[in-house]
Amino acid sequence: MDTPERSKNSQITASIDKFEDSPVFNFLNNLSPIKPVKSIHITHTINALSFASLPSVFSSPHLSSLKESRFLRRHQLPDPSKPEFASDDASIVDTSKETIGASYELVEHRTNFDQLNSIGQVADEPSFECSKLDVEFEQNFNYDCCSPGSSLKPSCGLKTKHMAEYACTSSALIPFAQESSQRGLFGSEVDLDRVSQIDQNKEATGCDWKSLISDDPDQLIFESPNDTESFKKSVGPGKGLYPSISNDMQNTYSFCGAGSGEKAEEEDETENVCTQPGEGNELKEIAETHDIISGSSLRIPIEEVDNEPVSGLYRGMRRRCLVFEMVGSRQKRFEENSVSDYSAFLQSDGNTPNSNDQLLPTKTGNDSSKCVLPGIGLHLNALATTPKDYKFVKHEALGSGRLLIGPSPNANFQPLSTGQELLNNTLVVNSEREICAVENGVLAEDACQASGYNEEINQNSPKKKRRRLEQAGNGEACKRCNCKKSKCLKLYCECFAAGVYCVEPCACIDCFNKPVHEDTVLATRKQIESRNPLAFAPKVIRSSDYLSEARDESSKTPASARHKRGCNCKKSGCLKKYCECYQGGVGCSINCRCEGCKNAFGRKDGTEAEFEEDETYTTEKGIEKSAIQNDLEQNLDSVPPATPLSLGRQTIQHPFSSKNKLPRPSFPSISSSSGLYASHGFGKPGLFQSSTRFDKHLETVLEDEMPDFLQASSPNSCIKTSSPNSKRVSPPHSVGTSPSMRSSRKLILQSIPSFPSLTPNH
DNA sequence: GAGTTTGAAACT
DNA sequence: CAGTTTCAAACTC
Repeated sequence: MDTPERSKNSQITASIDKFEDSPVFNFLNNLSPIKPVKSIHITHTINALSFASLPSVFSSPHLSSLKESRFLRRHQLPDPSKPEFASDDASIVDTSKETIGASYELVEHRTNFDQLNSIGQVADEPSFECSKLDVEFEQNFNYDCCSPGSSLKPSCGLKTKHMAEYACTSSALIPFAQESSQRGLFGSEVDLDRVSQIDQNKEATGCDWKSLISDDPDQLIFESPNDTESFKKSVGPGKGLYPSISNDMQNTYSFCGAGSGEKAEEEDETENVCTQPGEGNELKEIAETHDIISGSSLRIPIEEVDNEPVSGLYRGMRRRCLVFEMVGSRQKRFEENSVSDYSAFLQSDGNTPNSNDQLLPTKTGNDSSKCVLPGIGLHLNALATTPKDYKFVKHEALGSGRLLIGPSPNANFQPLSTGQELLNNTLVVNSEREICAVENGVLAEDACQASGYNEEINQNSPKKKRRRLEQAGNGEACKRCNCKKSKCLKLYCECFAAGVYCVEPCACIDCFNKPVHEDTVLATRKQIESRNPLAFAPKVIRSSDYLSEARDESSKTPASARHKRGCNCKKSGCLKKYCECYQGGVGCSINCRCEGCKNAFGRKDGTEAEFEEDETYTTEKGIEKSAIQNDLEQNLDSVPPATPLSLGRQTIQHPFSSKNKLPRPSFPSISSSSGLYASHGFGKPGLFQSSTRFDKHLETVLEDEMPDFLQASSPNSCIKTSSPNSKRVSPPHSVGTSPSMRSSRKLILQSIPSFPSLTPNH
């Protein structure tokens, strides 16, 4: 190792010397004396890869984050947005890059870092480089394939496909680069596609490495799909965005238009500038192309770059991180007023490794900063208030993956709408409203309002409300509260419980659950959480055990879901919505203290309640029930179930035997912060039948991953989990601990599959 | 739309 | 932890 490294360093140094004459180089040199260190960094980075000591969970993100953090620190001194910033690192690989727009710089930076070994070295040693580059790619490829546990999931297919492409392109990579340089990298979409493919391949490689490091093949899968999608979108948005897909995608998409235009310009500049003679041109161009691509896809406002974790090693990861970070940045911008915790967190991210973790897709409310509850999950309401932001919000919400990030509170996908946590950051998907918003890529609220909810908005009539709820059940509407005495600051209020602000459609009186009263809301929330950390956690949980069973049995076992605390029904027989279990579409469990349980989704005694027609409920609400079943079926059938709500429904659909029942969680005792999910409205799954895949995915993951003890975990923890980058996100409430970490890991893994499915469609 | 029922949340 | 009260949703008429 040492020997090769040394040689590398010497090579790098030599290349640097070549550029010493360059004014830019001088400038850079003046800025950072560390120049020589760079090589060290690289080496270090490589070594870092070998550090498997870290828990697999954190391994990938964590490592990258650490690396990135270091990396960034050096550069942070200078204004990141400035070219110098990028050039600093870039100088090693390619000074010409400096000419490229600042927006690219980060990307380049990363690229250099990532491909330090490959491209960067190549620059210095072209002949060697090419072969080496190919070799590396192949190796990566191999790794990917060979990666342990390479239980190839659906996504794998995708990945494999790309890899195959890579195989083809890898050899042609250099030539292509040259070609592109001659014509202008982005002269044609075709080229772009090719480039994107290459890029993807590279990313895949990176992912592979990561997987190797982390031993987590799933992650690889997960990433690759994203990358692929993002690339595709960047290249040319084809059809509709994946509704469930993360914000990243959407963001990318939105930026694509401008991005392409910019690309052209930049290309021109690049050509003009990229005059660096010599060996590295080809490589440089490749790298540039790569950068450009990623840049275009990510192409987020430079400001966001600050937050970017810059990861270094693997672009795929980075890209996602970037996207998420973008979200975070936006949130910052938009939500300056939002909870200080999050803000602080986000801001800190830029400098810290955590930045990646910040995936906070959750804080979707950004656009309407006011609308978003800091501690509570995504507040789609906020989004709803600002129609223009819908798209943006939706992205964020989805991203959470953040996922979710969703979404969620202490941490989860801020991970999912869960508690103050990340939850907030995380996919707030859980909240019914959120769910509504996501459906079919159209914000539910939007739909609601558009569909005439406005008419009813100020009407307090319970029926109307009910009607709304029913619609919500269909995914057409969002839930609204009707509080009169609680001021919407108690869990009685569905909105508050879901971690969202009340909106116009609410018929509440003296409502304090509004952005205007953010402080009050937060304070109240904290108070409630202090009493019961799980207060805002999802009420319906699905255990991994159940999940696995479900998979085994045809992957239909929604039954795995159970109400966290169980119901306490005395008269309803758990056949009406008074029963939270029933409402959530899950069977009763040993946790329930209900009497005369007849829950159609599963009785307390373990009797599987099949949807028997004789059920009282059935008789009374046969329609309703059937609707629920249908929903469940749809959810099940439709791709990977991700939404929290959907989960519940799924469960509903196939009531499972009591044996699956979750052990009663001592939720009060559990210290974990409220899960984002809970705050996100996960608690009322039954209402929202339609949810985005992404949501489903997140939810599923959370549930699956969450051990019983974790189930109690706060939403925040969930959020963390959900967001790939969010691993390091420190939950605002600090409740989440190791458990959350675990959950996060699982989320990532499981979430992976969903993405692939999406990608193929395109 | 008004009133009742119900059970979770909150309080003691 | 148990009992009681409060509350708002769910439900009925």
